[in-house]
Amino acid sequence: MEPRRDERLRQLFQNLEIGIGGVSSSLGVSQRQLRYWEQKGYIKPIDEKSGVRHYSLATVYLIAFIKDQLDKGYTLDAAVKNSKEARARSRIARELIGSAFDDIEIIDADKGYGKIELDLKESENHPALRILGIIDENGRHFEVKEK
DNA sequence: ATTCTGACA
DNA sequence: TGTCAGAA
Repeated sequence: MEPRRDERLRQLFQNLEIGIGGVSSSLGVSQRQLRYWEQKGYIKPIDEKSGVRHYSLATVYLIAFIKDQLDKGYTLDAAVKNSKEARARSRIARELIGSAFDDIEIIDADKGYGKIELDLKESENHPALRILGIIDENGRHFEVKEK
């Protein structure tokens, strides 16, 4: 079966590898630092035994995150710890938000205004509710209505 | 030309 | 962490 576009992109990103030189110059992290972080077990190159370090896109993101944290004054240990918490948070947020949203209605594409409805089923504890998340001229807010 | 490891005026 | 050497 012919893969869909997003699936192809996913595979492309999955297979992208970037050398230590590119990562270093692009992100402003020295090769010395990258090797040290690896030694500490914080990052891992793709090909363990080839002798030359190639990083996955996911690892590059992690490196960029740690770099940001360091720039903000965190220690390396704290930066790594924060990265794990950030990953856990976004994983939960994505799963929750991704499944809960029924539809996104665009109010004003140029201004970024829109409306989103959460799909809440009725239960013993509460009636069926419509919860609307809205971004408009009043900022971000929610509206709750009974069905 | 790049990257690797190991060492430290 | 930087930097330099000597090898791959």
